[in-house]
Amino acid sequence: MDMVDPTVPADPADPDDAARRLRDTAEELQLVVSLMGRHLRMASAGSGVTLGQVSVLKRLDREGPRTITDLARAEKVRPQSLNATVGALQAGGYVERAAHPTDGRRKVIALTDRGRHAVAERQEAGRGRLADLMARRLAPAEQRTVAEAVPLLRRLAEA
Amino acid sequence: MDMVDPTVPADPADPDDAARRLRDTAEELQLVVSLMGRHLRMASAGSGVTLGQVSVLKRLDREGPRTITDLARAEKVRPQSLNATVGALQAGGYVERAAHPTDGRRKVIALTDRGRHAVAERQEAGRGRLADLMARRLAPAEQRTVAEAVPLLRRLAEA
DNA sequence: TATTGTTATACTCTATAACTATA
DNA sequence: TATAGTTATAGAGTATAACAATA
Repeated sequence: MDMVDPTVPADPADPDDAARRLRDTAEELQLVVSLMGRHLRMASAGSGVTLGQVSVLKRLDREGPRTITDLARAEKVRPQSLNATVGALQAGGYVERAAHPTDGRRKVIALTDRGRHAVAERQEAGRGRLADLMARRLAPAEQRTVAEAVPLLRRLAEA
Repeated sequence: MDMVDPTVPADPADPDDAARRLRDTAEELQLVVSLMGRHLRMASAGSGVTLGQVSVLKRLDREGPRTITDLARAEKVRPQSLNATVGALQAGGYVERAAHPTDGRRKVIALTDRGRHAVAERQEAGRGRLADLMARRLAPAEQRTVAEAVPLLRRLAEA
């Protein structure tokens, strides 16, 4: 099988080792994301807004009103899927659709006062559970490592 | 609104600041996990096995045969949900159910040769896309940060 | 013609509820 | 009674296909 003896420690300077470690990290990262996603979905179930919806609300808060197509591209879903998300948010009174000033095909999605309030409130509450978990289960240095990694993960997720 | 002036830089020693940063990290981590999950699901669609299924296969490979209830607990899903996952894996020929030696209620789920082969193959291939992305979009030091963070994220996901 | 938004429909994953068999 | 597994059913989220309106 041409296996490397696992008792020989990895040489950090060996480019083959580096590539293998990168693949291992990638594989493990995928599984962790999958596991964590199930966790978070369950934890935030029944809170009124799903994570996908929050992601859209925060984006609108950050970037201002956007069209369905823009939002779908940013959120990495199809416009039809995002249309459903926006439909749910609109039904909850968090966003509204308005006509585009110059292009009659487009609709502009914007936060309502209630939507803005929801974003601010969520920011304030910190969505408790995961923050608590980090405080309890990670040492300060580990918390910093995670804090450094998160923007890198976002870069990967948006690529 | 009692807002802190955002132009004043955060004091790393201020415990309130630390708590706020932790909440911000937690909130952002949730959204990134959600976004990344969509990404990965889409990327691995049609590959035959889903991420949740791979997670079970790898666990069986690592820990040996397990019952449905054990697997469900480890994977943070209900036994009924895991039963469906195992059903799909069994239909694909990756696992088999056998009677428990002493407890007639239990069934023991074990990898087939095909299942073991699939795990090894996946290990080998490194599931390309994300590893490529990390290699292209992250500097070596950033790759190390992510590699350090992944086990911490697993700790959070399994808590 | 191409683009934007929408409706209709289906599939995957996970949940709850209810049942059977065994301990 | 309690536990392990299963079946049936429902809901959330996302996909594809098809269509109308507008550029």
